[in-house]
Amino acid sequence: MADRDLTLRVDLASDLPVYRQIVSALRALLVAGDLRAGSLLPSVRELALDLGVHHNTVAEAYRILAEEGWLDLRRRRGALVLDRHQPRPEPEAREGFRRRLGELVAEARSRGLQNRTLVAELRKLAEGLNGGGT
Amino acid sequence: MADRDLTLRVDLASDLPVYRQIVSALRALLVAGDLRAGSLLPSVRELALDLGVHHNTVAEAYRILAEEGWLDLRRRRGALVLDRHQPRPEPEAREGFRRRLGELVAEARSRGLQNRTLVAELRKLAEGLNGGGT
DNA sequence: GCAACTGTACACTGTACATGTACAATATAC
DNA sequence: GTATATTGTACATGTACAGTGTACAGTTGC
Repeated sequence: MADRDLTLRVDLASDLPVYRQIVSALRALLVAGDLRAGSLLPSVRELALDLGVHHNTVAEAYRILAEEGWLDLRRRRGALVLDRHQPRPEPEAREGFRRRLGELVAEARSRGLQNRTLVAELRKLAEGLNGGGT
Repeated sequence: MADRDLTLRVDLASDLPVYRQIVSALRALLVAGDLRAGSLLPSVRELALDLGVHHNTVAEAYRILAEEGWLDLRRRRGALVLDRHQPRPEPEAREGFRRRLGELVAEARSRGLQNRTLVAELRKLAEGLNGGGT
């Protein structure tokens, strides 16, 4: 049994694989602190049933997060959230982020979103991060 | 022959398919206005040789951008950049952008990038967009 | 020890990516 | 006008990956 109910959604029609969507969504919660160290995630079967996918798909997502140091997986107990030390960033990490950010914005503009909308979202997120420390 | 030399790079080791990397990179140039209407992109074989991939891979990328309305493809003439009308954004576009933006930041933080670094990048991009009109 | 529940391993199927190859269309040279 | 070169396109193929079905292994609680 998990400590809390997660509100995750996956898009089966998306071009991104489901297990990667799960990883992204969970990591966002972990980074934001919505999932604190000591919490237990739902079991692979529980979450799989909730999302409508196979439990091995969820297990793959858990395994990736465990490799990244976010989770500790053990049979019968479940997925425990760890307090993860911040790794040293790679040299190219920043420019890689900048490039992907630019591409994300380009795609959004290509979908018709206005510049001022994007600017508002970017600034709002920046504000939120700024108050979050580190 | 193309009007200009493109500076694109693809990462064959990436988990993202090459044709999608090409789409993202070209779309970023198109949205930014670095590729103006009336320009001719390099031929599929030219660009493929430059990137070290098969010309059909580049063709697939061109085809996607053509479907989005960015390019007009014709045999023997090449890929012509169109002046694309801004489509009406879908209702979920904004929250979809917000979610993906959040996940991108989460992944960056997970890689060790500091909050202030991310804030700086977000604000810099917002500044750039703000001056760009629309 | 038994039972129930956990994550894990592995074979299997469908699908997507990238390619090799051949073809169709068209601008250019003559 | 015709030949030719160069363009984008169509399609079959090899390969790898995503997702699933099924069975197994480990751990907790009785």
